[in-house]
Amino acid sequence: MADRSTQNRKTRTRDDFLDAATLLFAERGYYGASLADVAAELAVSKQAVLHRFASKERLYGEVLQRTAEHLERQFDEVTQVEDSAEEQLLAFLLAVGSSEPGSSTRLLMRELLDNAPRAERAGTWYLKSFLEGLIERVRTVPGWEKASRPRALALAYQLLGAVNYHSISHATLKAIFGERTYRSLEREFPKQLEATVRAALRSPP
Amino acid sequence: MADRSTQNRKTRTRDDFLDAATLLFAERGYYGASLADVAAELAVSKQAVLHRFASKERLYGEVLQRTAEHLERQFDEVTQVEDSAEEQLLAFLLAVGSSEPGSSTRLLMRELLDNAPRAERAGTWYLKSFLEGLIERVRTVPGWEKASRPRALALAYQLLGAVNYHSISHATLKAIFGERTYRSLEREFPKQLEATVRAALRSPP
DNA sequence: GCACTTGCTTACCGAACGGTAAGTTACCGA
DNA sequence: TCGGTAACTTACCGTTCGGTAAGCAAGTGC
Repeated sequence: MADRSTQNRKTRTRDDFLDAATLLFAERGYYGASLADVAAELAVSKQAVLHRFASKERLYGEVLQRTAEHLERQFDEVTQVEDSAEEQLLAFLLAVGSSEPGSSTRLLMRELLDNAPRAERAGTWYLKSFLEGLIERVRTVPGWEKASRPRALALAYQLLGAVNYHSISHATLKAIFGERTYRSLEREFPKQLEATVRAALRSPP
Repeated sequence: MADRSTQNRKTRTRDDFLDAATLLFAERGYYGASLADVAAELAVSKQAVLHRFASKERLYGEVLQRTAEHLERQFDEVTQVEDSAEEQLLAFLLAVGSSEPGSSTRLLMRELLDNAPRAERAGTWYLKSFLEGLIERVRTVPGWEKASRPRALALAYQLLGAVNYHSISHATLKAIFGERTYRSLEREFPKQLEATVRAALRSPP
């Protein structure tokens, strides 16, 4: 580990760069966040960023990959603690829904939007194994064992949508409904999410 | 109406500009789509766009407003045809889910993401009345009459998320799972959506 | 027939973009 | 102590961005 206590030693770690970039890409998107923005966040020159990551595209790729891995790890943790598949899915969705703003959710949501023009990307493959895990988990819920994989994916995607859509809308919802109503919504949302998830899982095809 | 048959008369209507801009903003986002892109799509100069709409921000505002109105009209149509509130909500969600790519859904989803940095925007207020309508409709479903407005909003938002999240992911899903599985998913999705919506609506708080 | 408006055009502008080139400074292993 | 390398820096570069200025052709009103 690098000696950071020495005076004048102010080198950033690779993760420092990725953290800042993740936040900015999540907030403003690929086009909206510039290399200069990332650099400014770390109080270094723009070329410091280009020194570590050869290009903006590369930086974005690494950010995406790290984020997908984070999400998958989050899923793995939950699936090892909770007992039934229903509880596991619910716990995971609640965890994702309550994660801080400017995080994985926002970034991956953007990737879903932005991916179309720029063909296939690295992060896509990380999402795949994550989604496969979700499908498998759904198909171990009582009643869902004989559901087709596409059908299970449809449900998984709907539940992901239910939680993710909300978690990107904080700012807008607050602007629309005001602080008071917004806070009520935040209180009600997890309760309703639990109801929605359970209701859906208990209505197998 | 302008005479368009006269030779050399090639003026674009205001809607021509808005149509092109809507598509591009939906596809690439506010930052990703340039005025030059919009102009190129219509085979006019970039300044033709600026002539009609004073600035990019203004153009985006009008695009957003028109899109929100379109969505609300779609909702109004459905709520006048179908009978029960449950059927109305289901019909609307299915309609939104099956709308063509590059449309309202994509654009509004982007607005939810991009809105945060740029404070409050015009389109926000159009979304409000739309969401209010949804809340009202949910609270006329049997069992939901006594649900709080935030609770009804939570459900409405989850159902919106379930359908919208999917409808922006076409390209990515196809890339991840391949043409075959993707088509199966597209076939299963509406069925599962109906199941999810009904299950949620029939589990009042 | 002539001013006025509409709907563009070409010609620019400064700022910001991603990226290259060439140092500079600090540390580290031999 | 000396060579190499990691982690930057300053100085540029060409392109694209949103936006301004000025002009011009075609209709419109009087």
